[in-house]
Amino acid sequence: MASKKTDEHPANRDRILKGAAALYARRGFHAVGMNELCAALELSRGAFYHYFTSKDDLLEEICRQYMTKLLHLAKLSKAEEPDPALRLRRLGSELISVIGAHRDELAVCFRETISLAEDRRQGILALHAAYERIWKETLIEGEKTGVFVPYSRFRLKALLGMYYYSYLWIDPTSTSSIRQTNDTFESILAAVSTRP
Amino acid sequence: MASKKTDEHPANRDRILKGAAALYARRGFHAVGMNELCAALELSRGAFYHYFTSKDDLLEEICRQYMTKLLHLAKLSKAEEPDPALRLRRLGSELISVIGAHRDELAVCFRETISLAEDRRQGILALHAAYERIWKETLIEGEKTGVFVPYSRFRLKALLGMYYYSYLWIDPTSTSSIRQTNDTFESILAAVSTRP
DNA sequence: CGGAACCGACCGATCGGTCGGTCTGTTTTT
DNA sequence: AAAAACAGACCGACCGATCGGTCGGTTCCG
Repeated sequence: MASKKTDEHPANRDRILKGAAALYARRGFHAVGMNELCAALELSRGAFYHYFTSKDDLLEEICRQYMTKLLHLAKLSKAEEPDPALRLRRLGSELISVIGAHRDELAVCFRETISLAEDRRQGILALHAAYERIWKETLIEGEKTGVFVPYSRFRLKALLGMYYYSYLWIDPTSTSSIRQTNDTFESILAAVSTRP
Repeated sequence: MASKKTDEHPANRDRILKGAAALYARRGFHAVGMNELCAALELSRGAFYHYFTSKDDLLEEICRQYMTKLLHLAKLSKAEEPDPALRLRRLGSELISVIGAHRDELAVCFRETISLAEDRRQGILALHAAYERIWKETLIEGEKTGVFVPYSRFRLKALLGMYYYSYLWIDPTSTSSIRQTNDTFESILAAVSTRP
């Protein structure tokens, strides 16, 4: 009796998104066929295509949903946190937090964007670029206010790589693992970007 | 007249390895079918299967060849460089150098190991683990001799992620890009691992 | 001649996707 | 209130295309 509209209508769609992300993260997008996907989710082929127009559509939605989430959080940080050093820390801890809560989906974002058809891919890459631009602007702002070392594209990529790679080894079920990762990364952030 | 055995016999095989790595790096292993691969290399299906027993065999050989190369270099560093700080720098610069010279192959190693059949995958993962163990032992040695900060698995993964991610943005045609990447990473290595 | 290199038509399996149809629950008409 | 009309959720047999892989045959060279 606990509702029909809010409990079941979007629930099945979200269930597919989540289950597909788990499968794709573990075995790769192209390696998981529709038969396997539907079987794992106890879904008929028809039921799947009732919710999504194509396999690519499903992948795009996973990527778009989480890249949008990341970008949204970054924009919020930019709007709310004027201090570059604090904002950088916030960008990092939010990224780790999303990876901790949705590792599979982020794995798909980071690893399977390449599997999207050209036009769909461009849209996701644009979101990704916008996200990284906020990191970049933060480093440049910090340089201008004198708290950060001069900006370098190489240093930015080094920091991003450190965060991005974590989806491959972090344990999302351990809050202490996530916390320690964040603490370690924060200290590296400071050691690398703060002026001596 | 410049030889037949050394110039042509392994040459075509190597040409396939190299061309396939380029294609797989750009579009993903499962996305490139045998028809496309053979067409791009101006090869008949039959000619390909004269050199490799299967598509998986080709992928495994790319991964094995370069993970072995990486591991070999790391073992050499370990044997030849007793000082942990210098050895760490050497491990890093060798990794960047290999990525600079064989970006596509390393991209396949890092991104497509997941596409291998289970048994083949295990072998590659073992090589990868052995490689990372040398980094780990170097950090631990440095801690024991007092030059490095106490060992932390999170810090190790942070450093490796920084290096691994570089295949996605580095420009292998620019020697100055490779040099600057290496310089930047070296300074981060020092800032993060050296005792204050 | 023997054998490595190579060719390309062909194979069964599987791919992503479609489509006619069923079932259930709600809304409208009488 | 009963009947008719409708709409969304879901089913699974089926489609053409393409997948990775095979094989009998040909070419070429030592």
